[in-house]
Amino acid sequence: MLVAMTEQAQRGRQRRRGEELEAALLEAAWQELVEVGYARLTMESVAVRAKTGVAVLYRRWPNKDDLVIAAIHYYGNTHPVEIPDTGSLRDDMIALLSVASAARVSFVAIITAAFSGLLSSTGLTPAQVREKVTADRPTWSADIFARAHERGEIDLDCIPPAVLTMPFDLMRHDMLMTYKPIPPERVLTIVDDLFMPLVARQTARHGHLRR
Amino acid sequence: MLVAMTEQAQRGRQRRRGEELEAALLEAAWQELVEVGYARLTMESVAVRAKTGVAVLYRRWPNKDDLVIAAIHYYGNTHPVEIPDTGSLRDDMIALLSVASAARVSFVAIITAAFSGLLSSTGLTPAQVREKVTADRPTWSADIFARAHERGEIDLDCIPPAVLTMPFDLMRHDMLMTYKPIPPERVLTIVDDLFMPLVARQTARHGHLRR
DNA sequence: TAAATAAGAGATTAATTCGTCTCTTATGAG
DNA sequence: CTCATAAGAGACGAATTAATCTCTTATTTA
Repeated sequence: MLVAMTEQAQRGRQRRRGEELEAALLEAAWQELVEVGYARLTMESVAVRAKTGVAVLYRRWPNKDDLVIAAIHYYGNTHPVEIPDTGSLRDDMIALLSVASAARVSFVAIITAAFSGLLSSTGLTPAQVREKVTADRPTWSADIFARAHERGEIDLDCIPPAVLTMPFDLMRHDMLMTYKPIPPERVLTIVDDLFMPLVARQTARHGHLRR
Repeated sequence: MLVAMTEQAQRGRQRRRGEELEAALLEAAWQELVEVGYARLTMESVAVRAKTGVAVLYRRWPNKDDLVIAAIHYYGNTHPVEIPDTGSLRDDMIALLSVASAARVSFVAIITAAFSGLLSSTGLTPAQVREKVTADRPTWSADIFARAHERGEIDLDCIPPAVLTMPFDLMRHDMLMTYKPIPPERVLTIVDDLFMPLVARQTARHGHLRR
């Protein structure tokens, strides 16, 4: 079938075809999206980067928006974030924030696209877009917290939900503001100065006390 | 002088001039920015909204980017956020976050602009744009923290800087993700579940301990 | 009142870019 | 080997828009 020849772009071939070509196109679109952003990404810039012509793009996707959406999807499916399991909550969080920050520049790309008018027609907010894209995937942090709970490191019943999402909220914030992965020092600050003090303090008050 | 006539756009006048006109132009640009976003804001759409021609815009700002930056600046200066002084840190924070969230949809507009191409033409990141626009203004929270320190409520020397910026980082994050002001419950969560526990815990460890 | 200034209106130019279309030729299927 | 398919390359039209320029006329100032 198709798969017969796609494994290796063996030399001798001058033209890519099928899945191999499509992957190259989506990869090029993704790179453009990350490097120059949705607004300055053009069909031709993608074609040039993929070393082909715009017609090849239009044969697959009817317009720029669909190409970008496909590229985001492609990246999400081919670059899964693996959840660390170091044995301690602190190290798990440091590892997860680091790897997620490095790998998930995708989030910035999505938001860039969203803000630039990609979804002005749908009327979705970035949060809704994020939900849509990450709907199928399980939450990264859920496993880590569950394990920490089982180890007795934390008591999930006593920790307000906002505490658990805070590190990732801050990560997204920083990435949006700087366009870059979070530096290691910042990860340590988030974990050691903000997160751990809030989850470690199990004694005393029983979470959620409002008023 | 100029001010002599600008107070009231008294009827009889058919053409606006000077400060009155400039304010109308910046107001129009701001409205466009908020309603349709940077990408879909055109010089003509601003001119039409201001009931004038594009030449009037170009007489004042050399290009679209400068107009948008001026509009953001204008909004910031004409809609100042007043810093609350309730007598307690907790209530000050709740009040400040509430009023800032309600008033500062501007931030979203800034980021929208930044993501949609403002930064590609200027080469700035959203954080840098934000710095540029808020450079002259003092930090909202500085006064509040200083007063709380003087009252003995907190010890600024023992609190990591990240703790002090965290509530506002989260506010920005939420506004970016939802396009809306932060709901009151979320403000209470940020203050009571995240911020206060971190600043109140003055005893024990002496902040900043890394490693 | 007379002259300088700039508003209002809009035509125009130049550049960008989306999307379509054509043509040649490498490639895979039978 | 032969043929249908689609890659590669690029020309092209249409639409948008930033930015300039022209001209008339209201308004201010001296």
